[in-house]
Amino acid sequence: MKHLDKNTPLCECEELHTDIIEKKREEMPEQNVLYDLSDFFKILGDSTRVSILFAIDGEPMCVCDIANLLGMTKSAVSHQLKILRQSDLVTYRKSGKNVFYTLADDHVRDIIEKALEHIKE
Amino acid sequence: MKHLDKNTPLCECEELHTDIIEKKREEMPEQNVLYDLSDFFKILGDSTRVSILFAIDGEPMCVCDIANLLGMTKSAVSHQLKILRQSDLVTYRKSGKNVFYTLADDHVRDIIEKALEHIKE
DNA sequence: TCAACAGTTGAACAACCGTTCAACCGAAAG
DNA sequence: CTTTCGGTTGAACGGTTGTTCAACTGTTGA
Repeated sequence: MKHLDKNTPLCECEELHTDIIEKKREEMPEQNVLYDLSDFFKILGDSTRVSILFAIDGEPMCVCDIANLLGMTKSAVSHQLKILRQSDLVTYRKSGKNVFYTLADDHVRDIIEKALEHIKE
Repeated sequence: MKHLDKNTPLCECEELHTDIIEKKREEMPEQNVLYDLSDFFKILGDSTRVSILFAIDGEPMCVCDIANLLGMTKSAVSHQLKILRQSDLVTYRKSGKNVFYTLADDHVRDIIEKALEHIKE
């Protein structure tokens, strides 16, 4: 959603239900909450990242193993792991030359589980 | 995630934990499930669409009112509503010249609620 | 000390996506 | 019938994003 500035063109409709609009406006979350929320879903909106999250659920995996499991290059996987790290969705532990990744907490697993239920409606 | 064909370059690592990889491969969901899942999150990964979902939660709203509430053009809102329609996340009811939209079911609300909890960790 | 290897990173490129703009559709009012 | 207006649609543009490629870091083992 574009930033709202004074030049943003508004809907030109005339018969507005202004009472409903005002009521809804009070109930709406803050702008930054809406941004945080969509940013969070944006992270999960990529099949590579979702696949990685499933892979490292439970037993941790190193980058190389993830890459082989998904049939991708280390580089591509590492780039996505960086995004998951920055979103605090994964944690990692270094062991020699390897880096083992795993889920940061259970919240994400719950959300994905709920979404899975929704898909199989 | 790119489609896996015979030319997809694999990770060139040598010391693989093949036992772990095989175990994980069995536990992983089907490819199309992973795609459906990420496609679903992709829909929610846009602040305009999330805002619309909040707006039409509870009391239905017509396109014009949504546009005014969000400070956007009818066209932009309508384009996003089309995507939400195609994903069966919203339903609509025509009334004269207006079209009133509302949430299709409660699943989405639940998922968004869980995500909100996660963000406010 | 140095070669080998797991992993990271930045730039570049292509594909994707959201808004804008203009044209269009259809219901209601005159 | 014609006009008006809420809503939809397709093309186009600009910004975003995921993968590739090549270079680099740091740890291990010889």
